[in-house]
Amino acid sequence: MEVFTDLVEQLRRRGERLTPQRRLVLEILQNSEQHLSAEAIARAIVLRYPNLQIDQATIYRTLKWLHQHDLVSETSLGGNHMVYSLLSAHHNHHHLVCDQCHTVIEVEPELLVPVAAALQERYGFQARLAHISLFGTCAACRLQDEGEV
Amino acid sequence: MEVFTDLVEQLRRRGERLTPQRRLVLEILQNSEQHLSAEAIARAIVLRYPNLQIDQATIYRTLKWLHQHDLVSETSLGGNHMVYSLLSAHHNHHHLVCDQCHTVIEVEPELLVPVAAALQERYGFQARLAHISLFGTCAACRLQDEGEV
DNA sequence: AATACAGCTGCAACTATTCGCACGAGGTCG
DNA sequence: CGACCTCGTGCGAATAGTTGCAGCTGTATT
Ligand SMILES: [Mn+2]
Ligand SMILES: [Mn+2]
Ligand SMILES: [Zn+2]
Ligand SMILES: [Zn+2]
Repeated sequence: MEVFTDLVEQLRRRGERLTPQRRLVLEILQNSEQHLSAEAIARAIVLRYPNLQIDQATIYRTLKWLHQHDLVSETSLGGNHMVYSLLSAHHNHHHLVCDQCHTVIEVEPELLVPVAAALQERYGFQARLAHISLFGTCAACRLQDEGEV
Repeated sequence: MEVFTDLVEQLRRRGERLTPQRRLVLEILQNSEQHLSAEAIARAIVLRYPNLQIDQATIYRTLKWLHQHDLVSETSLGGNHMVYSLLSAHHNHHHLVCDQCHTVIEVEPELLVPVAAALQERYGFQARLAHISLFGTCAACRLQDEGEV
């Protein structure tokens, strides 16, 4: 939890509140190296603190809040649920998701830096382009498609 | 409906079927200049053909199918539903969506061409980057945020 | 025109996520 | 420390979108 002391202080100065529920979600994300779904986070909380309870709506609201404040990424990998992870070095990449075979390719974050810069310059728009997904067709599936035409 | 004769033929050659339901959805999208939600499409169908019926699941499946075949875009504008439109000149742009004030800025499609090219070249990945949204904070909201820190 | 079968469709149940509301609890000020 | 106000939480209901399944239909073949 100590890693976030400064971030938490920053939020507090903005008038944001740090509740036990928010600490809990933050702690679970901190201790995971992977993307987690909201449901996985709920399960992890119950597993670690069997006597605590936290509502699913609160988990979603907390994740949205963390995302809004650039502490957490909210990413679709093509499945029917979002996945969440701390914005840390471990998750410093983007995803190419194949619509057909659902393969996920991780790509270097630098790829979108020029786009972000252009948006900032031309529109003053600060794009949230960390740990996102781009969808399409992977090389293998495209070859297969061509063969069928 | 005639605009799509060749596309439809292409799909048919691939073994895809053109059912009345699919024609219907295509027709509604064709006659709209705007983005439409699945529900709006359903309403438009009922309005035009009051005696016909079409299941919502079929509409969703049809839209996904059209999207898969690059005839239709499926886009989030930050609301709680997706919007759909034909991939035509009228919708030849991307969107910058402000997470805070929900403003949508339309930007030139060329912005993402270099990204698509890089993905194609380095990974053989054919990204589906037509009429998509990028999320973040608009200029006005960012100024306001800075003032509050 | 009849056959055959893969691929659609309708239906109803199901999932992930959101929302309204009444109550509870962080943070601030004195 | 206690009051106050604002914001967060739990709860239950609502929403958008998905899925399994059994029956139907577009399309190719004859
Ligand atoms: Mn990742
Ligand atoms: Mn648009
Ligand atoms: Zn693939
Ligand atoms: Zn804004």
